[in-house]
Amino acid sequence: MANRYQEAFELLHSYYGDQQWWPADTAFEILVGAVLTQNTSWSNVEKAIVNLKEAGVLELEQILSMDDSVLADYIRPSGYYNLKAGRLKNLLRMISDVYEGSLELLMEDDWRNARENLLSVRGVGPETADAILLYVCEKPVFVVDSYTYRVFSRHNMVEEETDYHSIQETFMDNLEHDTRTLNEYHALIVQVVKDFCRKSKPLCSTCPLKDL
DNA sequence: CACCAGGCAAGTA
DNA sequence: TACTTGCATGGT
Repeated sequence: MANRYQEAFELLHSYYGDQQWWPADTAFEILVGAVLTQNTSWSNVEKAIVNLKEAGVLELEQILSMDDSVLADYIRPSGYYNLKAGRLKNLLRMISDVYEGSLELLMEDDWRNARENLLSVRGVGPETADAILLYVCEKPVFVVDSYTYRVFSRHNMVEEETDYHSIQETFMDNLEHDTRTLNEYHALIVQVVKDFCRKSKPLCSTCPLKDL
């Protein structure tokens, strides 16, 4: 095995098998979910998405033309609903203005350019932008989240004092830039944290990464 | 009851 | 620049 970052991937993949995220039916649903899941459990996000689906408004034009207060009401279960109603519309407005409202055009754009456009949206930070690039646009980008830090700082594989970009660089420097693998890796990290590395469950004698 | 969840931006000094 | 605070629902 070439390095510990690849080794961790193999351990997780052997343990869990393929995940192949994101859990959603359409690209637009992934996009919406990426905003709604900010600091929020996925189960709450699902309820919000179901609300939008059942109302038949899970579409760019529909959401953009909706009052913030109406949108907030649909997405209430995902928490921070007033904040996220604004953030979601900011994102969709950018896609409307810059990409003619077309996710296809967003996907076809050079990903570095798309990343800049995503980060220019108020309410879209590095994790949300990278999640969209990886899971909507299928670009080879490693998504860092608080779980990544929690797991890999325990194994001394990222610095205690660090930032998003440094963690991302560490992984990108040590992994193949392959979309399928990076998709899988992020999904596996989320899964292993849920099972073995919750804050309330500090140590992990049965964790698949115990010998890493 | 307290704590946590697949962040981000604004405010403070 | 470095640290703190607000945003909020639903599950454990």
